[in-house]
Amino acid sequence: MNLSVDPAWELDHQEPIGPQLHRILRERIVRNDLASGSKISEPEIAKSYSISRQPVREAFIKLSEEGLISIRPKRSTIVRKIDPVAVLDARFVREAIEADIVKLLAEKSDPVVVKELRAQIIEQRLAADDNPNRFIQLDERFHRTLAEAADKASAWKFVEGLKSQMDRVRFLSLSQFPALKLVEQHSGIIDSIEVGDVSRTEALIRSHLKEILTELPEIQAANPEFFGQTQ
Amino acid sequence: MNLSVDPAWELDHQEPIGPQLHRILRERIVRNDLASGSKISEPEIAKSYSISRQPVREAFIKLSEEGLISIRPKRSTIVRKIDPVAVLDARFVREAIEADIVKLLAEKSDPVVVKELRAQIIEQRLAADDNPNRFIQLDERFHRTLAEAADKASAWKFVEGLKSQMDRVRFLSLSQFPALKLVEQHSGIIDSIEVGDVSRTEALIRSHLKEILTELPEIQAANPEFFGQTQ
DNA sequence: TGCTGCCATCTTCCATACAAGAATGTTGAC
DNA sequence: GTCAACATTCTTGTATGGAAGATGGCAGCA
Repeated sequence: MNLSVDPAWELDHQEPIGPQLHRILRERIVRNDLASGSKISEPEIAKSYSISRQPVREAFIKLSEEGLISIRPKRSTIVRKIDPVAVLDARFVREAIEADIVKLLAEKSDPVVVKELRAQIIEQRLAADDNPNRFIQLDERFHRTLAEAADKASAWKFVEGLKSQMDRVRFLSLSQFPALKLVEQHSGIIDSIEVGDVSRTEALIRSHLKEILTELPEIQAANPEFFGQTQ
Repeated sequence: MNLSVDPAWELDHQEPIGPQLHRILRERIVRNDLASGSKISEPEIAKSYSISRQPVREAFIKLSEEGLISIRPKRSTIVRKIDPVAVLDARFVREAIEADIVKLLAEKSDPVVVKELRAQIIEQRLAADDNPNRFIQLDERFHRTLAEAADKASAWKFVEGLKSQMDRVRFLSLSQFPALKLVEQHSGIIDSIEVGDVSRTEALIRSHLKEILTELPEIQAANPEFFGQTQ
């Protein structure tokens, strides 16, 4: 099984550092490379990347707004433990947004879109068996494609911030990842879009995005040390 | 008619300055006090508030993520003109979120919540006639109360960011504000929640949040100088 | 042994200085 | 008069220094 990551975890000093660092640190937190509950500090991160504290601070602020870290002024900054309530709240908003997105797609079914999505399904099947990291990439791409096809790329920006909370949970149980089941659900959504069944499409995506509701308690029970209460 | 504002547009130096300034500048942009399309700069704002560039920069970054300003590195920062597409996209996401919120409320109708909302309606009626600024405050409070009553205060944080795009439009036509119509719609939503009619409640809030669709073209036609294309 | 008060250290937040690119105005040549 | 090249100025991005508060360890005392 391939569990390797293919991070662009290096900084490109030609590009603005703050946003890059934000993306990198978010990825490290989601993948539990920065341990849940651990303490981090501006000078420490700055030193490790050989940059100043300034862009680190900007990245911290963004991570804080995403709910991934908790900045306690004059005290310290810690990687927040996964808060089940926050995960469920993020999931709730995500479901609302994506439900309306696929409704748009089903209302005016586009063969070109359907074809593109079907092509992605093939790739997903290939990765589902033995490459969960790859599958998670493809999963993100699939959902982003849905948004872009509905001409709602801007809405995806919001979902992206919400997803990080859910992804943290997913990365705790990569090996038991129910990728095949998710692929079949994706496929069903495409079928439903193709025939233009709006209410069925909505029901399917809502059900799809509720999968984590059953996984969450199990994953939390198996990894209690990464979870915590609202801080 | 009372068009005055009651801003807390002063800085409290005991509290963190960056977030305060973010809120203040957002308010000034939404109310068109910082003119659509005008150029602003970090040192200029810093000087006017007698603070350093640092917290100004942090506020700018947040405003940029909300789509209210456009930071062009090494060039300048401008207050974005109102982009109708961005307004409609924000509206779309907001409708999706709030629709699911009121569905929760209708599913388990709570007399205490209904009573609180009804009390707010009375205040709204009082303000509707002659105090649009006050009404806008009450409108925000009403929608926030819906979210909090559904135990989805976290979702409101997202709506708050989306609302600013829509509010910019509203503040361009304060005098023609259809406050009374909106109050009646609010009232209808409460009635529907009270009797637990989920699908009707959803339909009503979606219709309510579509009001701006008819207003937008008129307001844009009347104030073309404040509008622009996607930048 | 246990508790209290002080001090060194560490943290974020704010201020200031420096760097580099872009825009603008001026100056010179043609 | 027109155009081009240069220098000045203005902008944001980054680095660094200082301030205030919170924490934790240690010494001193009962």
